[in-house]
Amino acid sequence: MGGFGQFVRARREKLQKEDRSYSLRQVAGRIGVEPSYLSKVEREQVPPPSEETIIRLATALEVDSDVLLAMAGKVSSDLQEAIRRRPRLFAELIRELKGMPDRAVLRLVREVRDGDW
Amino acid sequence: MGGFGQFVRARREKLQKEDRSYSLRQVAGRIGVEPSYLSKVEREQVPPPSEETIIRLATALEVDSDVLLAMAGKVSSDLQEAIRRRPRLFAELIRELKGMPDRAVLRLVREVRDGDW
DNA sequence: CCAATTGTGTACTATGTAGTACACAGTACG
DNA sequence: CGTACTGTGTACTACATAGTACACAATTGG
Repeated sequence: MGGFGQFVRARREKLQKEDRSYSLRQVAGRIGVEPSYLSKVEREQVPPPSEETIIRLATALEVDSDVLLAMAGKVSSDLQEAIRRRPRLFAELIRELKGMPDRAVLRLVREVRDGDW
Repeated sequence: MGGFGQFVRARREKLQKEDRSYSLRQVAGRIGVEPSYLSKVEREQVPPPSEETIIRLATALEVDSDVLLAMAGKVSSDLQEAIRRRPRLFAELIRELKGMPDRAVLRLVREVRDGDW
């Protein structure tokens, strides 16, 4: 389902069609890992990389890093830290929201962002 | 700062004063770990236990498991899963809230909980 | 054609995680 | 008093994480 590796490969190959510098080797070089490793990651022969590597990969492929982390089964450490600082508050909020539809959460996000509440 | 081990020891010793069954050995027995391990955990000679063990410990010591997990530098996996399912939405919400005072977050929690929004 | 580049296979490694197993010395109390 | 329980020290283990290093065959492009 998740398909972290498949997603990365598809995204990279899409970019590669327009720009030859998106070869596996060159992307690996930019994000600072060995080509053989990125190859295995894309074919899901190994689990997804560390958070840091995923973020560099997201940047290189111009995708949202929170989304890519989620595909890898991870949550950004800065979000985790925010929760850890006020565990009861955030735990209750998130558990309350997790049963609600997207549009309800979105409305809340907007309310908070616009500050008109 | 964190003091996960110190907190656990303090909490256990407090309970132990009123109830001798809160000895390190007996608590270790109840949560299913070796006494020597719990001893090391309390003295912070080893990192905090796994999420599962922390939750059993929280139950045994009657403390909030989200709080105890937070002290261990962790976030409950069910919260993480909720975030992973809608990464953009939750990421934005949490990042927005992390700069706000407790009372603002609390107000939001209440609004959502009471459903009068 | 051949030189460079591409993706991949195999082998190996260092560090972290999450404990167990057991012996030991001190203390408590019936 | 001794026995049963207390906390702790030492040694060891299995598995996961997060990669590196290097050789190889296939493909591509000037």
